[in-house]
Amino acid sequence: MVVQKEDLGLSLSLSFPGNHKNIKASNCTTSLQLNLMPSSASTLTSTSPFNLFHNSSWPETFLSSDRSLETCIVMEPNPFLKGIDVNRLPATVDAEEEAGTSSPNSSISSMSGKRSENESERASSRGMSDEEDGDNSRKKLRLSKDQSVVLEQSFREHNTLNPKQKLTLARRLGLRPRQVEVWFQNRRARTKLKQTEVNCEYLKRCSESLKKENMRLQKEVKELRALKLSPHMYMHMTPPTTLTMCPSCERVDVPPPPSTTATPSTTPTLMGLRPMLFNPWAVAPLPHRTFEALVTRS
DNA sequence: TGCAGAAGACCTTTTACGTCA
DNA sequence: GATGACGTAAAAGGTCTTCTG
Repeated sequence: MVVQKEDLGLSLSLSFPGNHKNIKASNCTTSLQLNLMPSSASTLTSTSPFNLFHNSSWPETFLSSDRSLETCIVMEPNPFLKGIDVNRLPATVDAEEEAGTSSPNSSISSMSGKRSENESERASSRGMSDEEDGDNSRKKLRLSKDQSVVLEQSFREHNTLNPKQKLTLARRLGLRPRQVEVWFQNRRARTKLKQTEVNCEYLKRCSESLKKENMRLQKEVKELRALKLSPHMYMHMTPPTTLTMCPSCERVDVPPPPSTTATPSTTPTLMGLRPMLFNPWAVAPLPHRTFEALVTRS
């Protein structure tokens, strides 16, 4: 079983100016959050892209039916992992790793004395003194498919790992915790890159739509100005006094065209303008046109 | 209470290796 | 077999947050 790229749930938020570090904790209102869930990939191009703003956040997105994945990891070892292709089986898990910690930050307060130990582990795991390899050259080791599958599953569950989860996963996969950590870092980077590409494409489309809308409105303004400069044209227009106003919404009703059989193409228009859905004299505020409406208009 | 420093987590960028056409 | 493109594991260097004295 191999997880294809198309199967991967992808999601990240694109936040503007602020601090990118705040993304995770963000209830940042300026964040653009899109989901690339496999089954709904087509909806990205569908009518209402702004629905994506309301999509669920990471945890919600990836909390699938196997919400208890981590429990499963601990409780039942996967059969297919028995014959796993371990690139480098860690001889033992470091003592300090065995100690395990809970959450990144809360663990610090409860075990401040372990900092130096953790740091040394971190340093060694960065290859500064990787005695397991013998030499200092970085060995690029491809993860097996099974390992990738498990990592992907775990990533869907949480896109970040606390030390305990990292340890558990590393032990389960026969990898070093540092490798798991790196894999998650790279995975997050890939996800973000992918999402950025999608966002870019989407914003391009928004831009195109807005350009068209802008051009259309400018044309309308031009025509209305021309109309204003030729008062005799008013003679051909329905006087405002004949209009009826809805008492509830205060919108002015536009009388139907003389001929009910007239097709839109034969409907008389003013100076070639397309029929207006609202009366220019109406005092009532224009209906709020959402950005979504603008985008989906064209 | 405010501050400086340490430690850790995470991000972005770069490097280097494995795979494939 | 050599080569270049591509994907990705790993590392480097930076920022930010939290904690401690």
